[in-house]
Amino acid sequence: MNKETRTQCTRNASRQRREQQKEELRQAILDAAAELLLAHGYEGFSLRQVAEQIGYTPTTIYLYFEDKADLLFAVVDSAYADFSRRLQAAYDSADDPLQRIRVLGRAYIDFGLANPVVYQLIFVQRTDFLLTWRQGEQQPRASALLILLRAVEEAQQTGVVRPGDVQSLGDALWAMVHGLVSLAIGMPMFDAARSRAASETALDLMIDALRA
Amino acid sequence: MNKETRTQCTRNASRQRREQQKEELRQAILDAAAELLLAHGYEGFSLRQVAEQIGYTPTTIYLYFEDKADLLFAVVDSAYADFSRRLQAAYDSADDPLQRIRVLGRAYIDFGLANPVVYQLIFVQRTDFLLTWRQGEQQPRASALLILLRAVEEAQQTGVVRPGDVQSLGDALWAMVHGLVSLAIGMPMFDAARSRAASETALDLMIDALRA
DNA sequence: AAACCTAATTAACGGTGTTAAGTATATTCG
DNA sequence: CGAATATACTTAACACCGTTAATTAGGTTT
Repeated sequence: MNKETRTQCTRNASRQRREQQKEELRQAILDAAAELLLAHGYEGFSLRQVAEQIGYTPTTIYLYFEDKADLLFAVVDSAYADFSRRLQAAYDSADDPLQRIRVLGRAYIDFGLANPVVYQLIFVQRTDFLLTWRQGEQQPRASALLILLRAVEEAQQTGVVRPGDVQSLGDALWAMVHGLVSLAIGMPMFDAARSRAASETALDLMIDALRA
Repeated sequence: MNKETRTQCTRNASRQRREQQKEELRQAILDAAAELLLAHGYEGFSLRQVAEQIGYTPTTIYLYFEDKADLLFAVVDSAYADFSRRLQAAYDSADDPLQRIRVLGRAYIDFGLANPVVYQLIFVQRTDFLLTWRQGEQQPRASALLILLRAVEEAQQTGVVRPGDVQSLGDALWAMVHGLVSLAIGMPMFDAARSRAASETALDLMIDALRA
């Protein structure tokens, strides 16, 4: 091993180490941001608090994220992937087309109730996130909801669901579950029991109504 | 007419004039606030802009309203009264219990689509306003929604609506219309045509599902 | 050892809601 | 009529916020 290759190696190693440290700080920012977002909600979330939490100046965050929106987008990224995965799992879990719609709706509602802050952020306060996408992603995040449409369409084709404009039927289904989650999350008078009862009733009504 | 009564009169007159001026400025603040709220939305609404609009310092507003929330509450007060009135009118406009529910839902949706900023403020961003009430009001604003419950309950008693927990059925109905308005208002991909189509479909589904 | 690059900082700008202290005007009283 | 007082409004300030430009400190490369 000659001199040149050795210096080459150490150079690579040091660069790698630096990049890893950078990645670690980026992750630390993400973790702190996620924690503070959950703790204080969207309205009470501030970059300065994130900076203080990790022991850096606020401006440092701008070396790792474009701006506040970019950081928030990254924070809810994993949560959104989880949401998408759960919908897919629900879709796969049922064979009966009508039951599949019900399970999908239930999965949607369950996610919203289990992750109120993230749900509110994505589907209420920053709906622009749904149509935004990063480099490396081909589809906007809203495309995860296409699975609802597909379930309705397939159920319609097998004849178990009433005919009609698929988009409108899908929108109605989306409105139903979104409305349920929004009320349950946002309205102080909706406690867990009332939310659960309303969800059950609403899903029953929806499935009954869709039936051909 | 002796001296004392005359001074008494002028005193009262001047006080009345002062109070009227005060009332006028209060109204000017309200008007400016309403205009700016509609123009910039809840997030972009600021007391300093209101102050500049009426040609006063921001602190002056605090002589007429407790704080920002108090001003906003007052701003949407008339809009909420209008909302309440429209629901009542819809209720009164139909005789058939099932049709009454449909008309109520339509009135709810129409109000939301016609007043997106106000709807968003009351039912999304500041849901605490629904449970807050001023002196002189016996009921919180959310009580206007009890008319939905009543319509469901009466339709149920006449046998045209399926049996079941009234509150849950009412909540499901509320969730449906609230979800529709929320999506139509908040989601960029919902244009007027799509919102209208989804509303029609959803109302059809809802009425069908409620039917005994 | 000097030059360079990079990560982080400091300082600042313009904005927000809100409070305390001060001022000027109009009203009341002796 | 002049002095005291009450009222309406302003000024100044505090503590935040997101964001940008200029600057410093430290490690890497030459």
